[in-house]
Amino acid sequence: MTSRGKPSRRRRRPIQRRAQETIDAILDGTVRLLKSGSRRAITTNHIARTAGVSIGSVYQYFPDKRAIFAALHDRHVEEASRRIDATLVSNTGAPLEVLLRALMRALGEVHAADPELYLFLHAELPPGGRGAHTLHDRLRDVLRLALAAHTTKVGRELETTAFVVTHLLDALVHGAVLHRPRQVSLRSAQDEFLQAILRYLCL
Amino acid sequence: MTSRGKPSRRRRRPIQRRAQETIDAILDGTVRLLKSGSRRAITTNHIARTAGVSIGSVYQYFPDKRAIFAALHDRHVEEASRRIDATLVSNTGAPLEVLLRALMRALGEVHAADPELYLFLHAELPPGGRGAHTLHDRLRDVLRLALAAHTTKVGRELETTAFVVTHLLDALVHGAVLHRPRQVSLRSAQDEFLQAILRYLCL
Amino acid sequence: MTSRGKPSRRRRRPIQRRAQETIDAILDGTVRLLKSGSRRAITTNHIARTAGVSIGSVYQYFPDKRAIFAALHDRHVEEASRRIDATLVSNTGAPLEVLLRALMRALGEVHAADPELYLFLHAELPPGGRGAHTLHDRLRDVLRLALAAHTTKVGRELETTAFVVTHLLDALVHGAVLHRPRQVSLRSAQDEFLQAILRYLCL
Amino acid sequence: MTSRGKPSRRRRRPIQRRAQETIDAILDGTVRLLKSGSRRAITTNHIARTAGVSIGSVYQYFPDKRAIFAALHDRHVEEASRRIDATLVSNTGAPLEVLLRALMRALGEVHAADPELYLFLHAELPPGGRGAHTLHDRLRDVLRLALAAHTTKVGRELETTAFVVTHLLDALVHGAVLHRPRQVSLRSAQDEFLQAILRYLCL
DNA sequence: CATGAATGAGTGTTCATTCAT
DNA sequence: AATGAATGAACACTCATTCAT
Repeated sequence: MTSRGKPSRRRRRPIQRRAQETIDAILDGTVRLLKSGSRRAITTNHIARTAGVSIGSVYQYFPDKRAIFAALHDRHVEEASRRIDATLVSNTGAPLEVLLRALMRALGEVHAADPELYLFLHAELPPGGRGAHTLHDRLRDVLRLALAAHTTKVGRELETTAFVVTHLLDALVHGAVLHRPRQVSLRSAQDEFLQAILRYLCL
Repeated sequence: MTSRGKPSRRRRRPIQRRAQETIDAILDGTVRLLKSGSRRAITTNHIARTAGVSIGSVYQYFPDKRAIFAALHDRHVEEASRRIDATLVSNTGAPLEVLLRALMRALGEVHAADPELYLFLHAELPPGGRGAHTLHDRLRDVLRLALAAHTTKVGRELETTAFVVTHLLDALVHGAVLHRPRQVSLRSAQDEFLQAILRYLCL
Repeated sequence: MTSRGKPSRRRRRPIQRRAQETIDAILDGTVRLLKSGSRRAITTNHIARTAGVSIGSVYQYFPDKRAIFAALHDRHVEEASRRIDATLVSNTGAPLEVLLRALMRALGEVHAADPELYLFLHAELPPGGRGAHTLHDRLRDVLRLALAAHTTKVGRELETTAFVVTHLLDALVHGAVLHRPRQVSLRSAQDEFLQAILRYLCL
Repeated sequence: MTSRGKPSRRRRRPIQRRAQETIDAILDGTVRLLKSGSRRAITTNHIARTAGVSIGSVYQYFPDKRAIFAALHDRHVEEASRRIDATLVSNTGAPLEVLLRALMRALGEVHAADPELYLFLHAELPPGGRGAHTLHDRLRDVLRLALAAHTTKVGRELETTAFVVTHLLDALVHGAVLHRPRQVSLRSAQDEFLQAILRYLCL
């Protein structure tokens, strides 16, 4: 019914693009809702209205409510991963300290954009939410690589160190963004936390 | 049972004891429900049934559902505070390292008892939930005191160090309990994390 | 257990008096609650608290909630009846006009004391609430008597006239109290309404 | 009726028609429930079931239970207003007596359709329910006009007379419908009450 | 594909009433 | 008799989800 004449390959793209636009509108609407505070209002119908689409369209693209949050989470994981990779690439050959500082800054930026959003996602998502692990694991992989390159640690010791540093980074990134007293700047909190990591590594 | 022997002083007590028992039953029932996994099942009626009281009794003591979680949170804060104080007292005069290790163990125990419960409470409670801050502040006060006694730091530097160590402790306690890979024991994770703190303090 | 020795007839009165006091406290508390506006708050527990007695005591004297309203209604009917009788007695031999004016004034006073209370009772009470009829019937009896004494009407005509005048009186008493515009005094509204009745009677 | 011929302008209508049908179903269902006696059964779920719609639909159109009653009240006020206006129009130039009789008949019919419904609404609705006043005021406006046209009354006297007649009409319409003894027909009760009004006006 | 009216199981909460003390 | 903690049926209302248009 849509076409007639040539099946028109040209058409497909626009359709998919529209779909992606709708999906993005839904996710962005959800973020907007979340940022606007009112925890109570996060209903599928509100999300639809905020996104400017019909509730039916929401269910066209997401099997249920949780899937929206999962997609949001994935978006976050993807961006963080991209930032981690980019940081790694652009710091090839740099001293470990520089890399670590860059990682902390990069991750900090990702979270600073919307701290409570990710807190919410963390709370809302399934206990076995895969995304979190993925991000954590990726970060550890990167750190293991970096530590192997810059230190003499190997085997079990390398493993342990990578694990600890991953946690330090992760926890302190969140701490710096979410819990720092207002008179402390994000930058200086991160610097101080970085000190802790460097000292742990005896650098 | 009612009479016989000394009519004695007992008598107003029942009124308050009964009430406290009911309140405890509700809180304990809620914890049981939370631990049993099924997030879906956390309804006021389920809580009442699990607690072995009627739904009416729940609302006799809690103005609404959230108040139950808030009370649970308070209970947690109180216990943690007690543990912190007790740890401080029983380590008077001990080296800083010993105190820090003891604190990490104590707080670890408090959280290990029911990790996801406190995760849930954290997610469920009002943004401005006071309890969290209280606990954090208390920990920082204790650490500021300890650092003042064991180091030469003063003023701004003391403040900053106390802040960082507080966060390290807090974040790592949670990390050790919640995110440690299964082949790592709680104890060794804590020891490793403690190393990070000690090195940060250049001890 | 209470007594011992003479069963003491003296005792009974006080006990009954206490009971009557409690009953009055409950009824008065209910009235207070009703006058204080908030329709939502009219629960048995609120009534008990307002009356200064325990909820258990309320149920000692009233089988259920409705019985409280019924008792209130009865109190109202009794007072109104007493006023009607008294008015009749103190106007023996007076012209019909004087009697009617006195009746309107008397009934007006009874309702003016608490207009919305009786509106509430009217709405709340059982469809077949006997009290209303009783009061209405009593008023009609009185009017029939008065009309028989002052006019030449008899039989069916007397009956009809009594019926209409009863309704005029009743409706206008309420109208004067409840719906009169604020710039019209109760007294002048009643006088004007009385005119209507007198003219109907061709007096 | 649905289709065929011009595809034409129909189309947005379904959205509104469906909605209006649902609203009417809810209101009619409520009336049915109310008439069926059992005051206890007037729950939102019962209303929905009786109306043949889901409870969700009820709340799609009414913010809360009271709003249903308010809408019912409005419907009543609207119909009564329409009847008043129509009566006025179709009695232009007629003697005052004829107009008054027609008004009493018209209003009587409106109430006779469902006497206890309007009693219930009156009891249930907010103290400051605007509708009632509106209706009362409208009736008074009409009567003021009619009296000005048929009598020599002006100014304050006209005002007072309009006020009294309005009340007489209103109260007696209700009285005739609700309280007339069963051996008296509605018609004759109204005629008798009309006499009272006419005599008050010295007609 | 989009729409949004409709659905209804399920939720938090109230409140008349009972009963152990 | 008095108390008030406890009860639980019943209620108003929400919101994820479906489906006719």
